[in-house]
Amino acid sequence: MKYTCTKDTIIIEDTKDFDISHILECGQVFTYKKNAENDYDVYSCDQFANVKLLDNKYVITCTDVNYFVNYFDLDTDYGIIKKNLGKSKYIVDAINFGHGIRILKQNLLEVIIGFIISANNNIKRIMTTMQKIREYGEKRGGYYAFPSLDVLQNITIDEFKDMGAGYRAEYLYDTIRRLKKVDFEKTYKQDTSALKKWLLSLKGVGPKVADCILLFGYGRCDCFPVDTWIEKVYVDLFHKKENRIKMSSDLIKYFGEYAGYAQQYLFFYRRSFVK
DNA sequence: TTCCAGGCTATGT
DNA sequence: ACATAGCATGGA
Repeated sequence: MKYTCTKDTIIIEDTKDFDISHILECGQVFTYKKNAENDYDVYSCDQFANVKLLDNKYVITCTDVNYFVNYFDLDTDYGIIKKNLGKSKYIVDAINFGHGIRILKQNLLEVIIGFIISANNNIKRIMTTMQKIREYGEKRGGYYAFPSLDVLQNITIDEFKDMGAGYRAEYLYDTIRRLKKVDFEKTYKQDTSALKKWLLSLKGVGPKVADCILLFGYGRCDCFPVDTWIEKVYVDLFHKKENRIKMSSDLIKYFGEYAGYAQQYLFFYRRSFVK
């Protein structure tokens, strides 16, 4: 994808494969704020970006240009991915609907915390809880950096509950202590199945949340999280119901190496049907 | 009031 | 290995 950078801005002129509302509202990320149509603030780790559409160009004003070139995955060609996936009317419709989706290179810790909170929850409250957790982090001018594990470790179960985490509060409390014991750098080197096994051993992480962490936190694009919306997609495609593990493996077989991208287009598309 | 939200844990078979 | 109750919380 073509883009140009200055010291603190990235300009994207070709917006065929970049639409900020698609990117942020397709369910992969809970750490942003909508200011207006096509005007969003994005928080990741200790970084901040404002993304705004001006004269049909996206202007990303940010704390670190290199960080956000990587974060928005600007060097990946989504034309190739879309072409590879577009083998039936259903997915082609989904891709056309969410043509501007990109899978973000998110901060792993935020993904783990965010998706533990996401279980049997709604996106609005997940985002509110994540923002409240962020406020335990270091203040950087107008925003907060996401708190480190050492800071997260000082948050009590009751405090997590007060932030709206509900019964997931103790999962967070427990998992934060487990995460203190691992070297994140080493986990990146593990293959997907070993990584999944470890993720499933964390409190509050089941098959679906593990797949989300693999896809959004580790960039393992051959994973296919199955939630309530993807269940509906599966029924649309295969005219039957199975358990979520089976649905996930069927969908990976169906879509192949770029299954994770398909998952995002399909989730965003299917969720738009009802309101 | 009941159902649902990007499900998971614990328990029972 | 598979099925299901119970779980916090707020909005529809």
